[in-house]
Amino acid sequence: MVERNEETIQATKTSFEIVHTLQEVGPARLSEIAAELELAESTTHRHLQTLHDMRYVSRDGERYQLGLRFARLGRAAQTRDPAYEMTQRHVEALAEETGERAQFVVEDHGLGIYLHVETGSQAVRVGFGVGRQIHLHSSSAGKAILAHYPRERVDEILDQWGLPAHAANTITDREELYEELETVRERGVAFNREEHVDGLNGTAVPVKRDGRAIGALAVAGPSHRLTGEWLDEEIPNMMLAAANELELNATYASDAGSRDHIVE
Amino acid sequence: MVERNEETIQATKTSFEIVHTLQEVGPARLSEIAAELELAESTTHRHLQTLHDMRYVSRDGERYQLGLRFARLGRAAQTRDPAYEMTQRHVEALAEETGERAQFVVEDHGLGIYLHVETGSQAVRVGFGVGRQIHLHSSSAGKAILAHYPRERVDEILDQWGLPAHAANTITDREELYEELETVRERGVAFNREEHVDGLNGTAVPVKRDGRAIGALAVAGPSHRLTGEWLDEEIPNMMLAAANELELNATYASDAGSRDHIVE
DNA sequence: GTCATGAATTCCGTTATGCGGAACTGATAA
DNA sequence: TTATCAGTTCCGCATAACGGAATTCATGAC
Repeated sequence: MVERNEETIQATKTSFEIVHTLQEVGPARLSEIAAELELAESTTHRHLQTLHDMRYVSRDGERYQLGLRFARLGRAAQTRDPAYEMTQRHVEALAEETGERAQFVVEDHGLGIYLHVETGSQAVRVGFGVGRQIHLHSSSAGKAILAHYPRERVDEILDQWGLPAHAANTITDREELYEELETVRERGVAFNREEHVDGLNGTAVPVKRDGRAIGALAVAGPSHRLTGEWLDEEIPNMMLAAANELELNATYASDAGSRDHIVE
Repeated sequence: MVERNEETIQATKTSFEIVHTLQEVGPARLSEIAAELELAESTTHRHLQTLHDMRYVSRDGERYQLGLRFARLGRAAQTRDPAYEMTQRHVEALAEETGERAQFVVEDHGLGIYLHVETGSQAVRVGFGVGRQIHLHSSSAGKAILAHYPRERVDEILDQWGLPAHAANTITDREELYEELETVRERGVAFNREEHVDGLNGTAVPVKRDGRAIGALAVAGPSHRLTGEWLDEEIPNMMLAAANELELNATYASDAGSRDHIVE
């Protein structure tokens, strides 16, 4: 009689949906959030009060917004693997040497997440794009990662997210992608020729540990600038050197770091 | 009969406690988390499943860990006010000029949160300390902020967090702190002489907007190096110049930024 | 091969608890 | 004064979150 469908907790989902709404729209009033999510105001109030009590949400008069406690959580996620931290200086160096945007991307839940982003020019604001999520099939970093995953895992990911077209050249056919990944595996380098955004090219190499890709280093820029030998050879060589150095530090030494009076 | 005590949601609290546990201990098994929080394994399982479904938790075989979705949330929190972003280059410049650790700290829920941290020497790993939470009464940045808050708000914060001693010189007396804040307000500069950690000095200036402190710029370092004119005059002058420049940009222009194919 | 162990997952009855509607409060303005 | 609007509190109900028990699954000992 009673449908025992999903084994998940509704209240938790609702709370995170509220958090997500705050992430999307910025400071908002209770009534706006309730309307947005089609919840009763009393319910919304209870969730916001709970989140506020735990310091995951702040309020300024009538407006609620994300609590800065998420900054800590975000850092913890970003450094959950010591190897993630070691890539930062390589990303900086790549941005410096190429003058283009350099990135370090890892896979989580079948999506690519930008963990480090640096731009060659100083004009662009720092840290912009960190945490951003992209599909793996349409980016050089994503293809570099997928190329070194077992086929079953690749299929799982494609089943989950599909192969939506983002630009004219996006690979939207599964077989075609398999072939592309084969090529990437052979060359050790992935390219993105206007597959993600029209007018934007990119190239990436995997960073491996124990034979498994833990992420990818990538460089992206306007297709008129990223072309020829520069795109095909020179940039990949810089990235390969960086990836190689990272992989040699096989131990990826981790240190706990000192902690003084931290409030939890 | 039925006690209607706290108007908060238990399930949400439990879910966030699990997230917090993962932040603290890193990758963990279900049974470890259940034991740590004294929850039934079936309950823990349901929460983890829910969090995993929403991509806020990842699992690698038998171990659960924070999902990288928190990286995005953390960035969103860190940039919830456009003014927060504009301080980064000043923090970098201060670290460069002083050769010491420079920080930008804001208040949330009565605590100080480090939003930007840069060190003069390149040896130290980047971003370390971002998101960290400290008591306001025992740091130069905290005192710079409190000095420009109305008395009632200061009392609220002290009621909530007390004045715990962290080092030999920590101010633990309310009246004494009031006087100190008065001095800070007059001078426009706050000092921390081994009040937070023995052997560590610091100095800070508030960054104000519409007369209200939105945060503080701070420089900290070993007490033997941070002393005399250097600590009392020169560093504060650099910080004041930076704060002044920030405050002149009263508009704090915000731009939405382009978004390409972002997966939510 | 069987049996023991330990962890994760599923099942299930109970009842606490999360829910929305309604009532109430408080601020602002007409 | 009354009207309006947002936020908060109250309250009864039915659901869904809970923990204990049973089951599955993997691993290792003998």
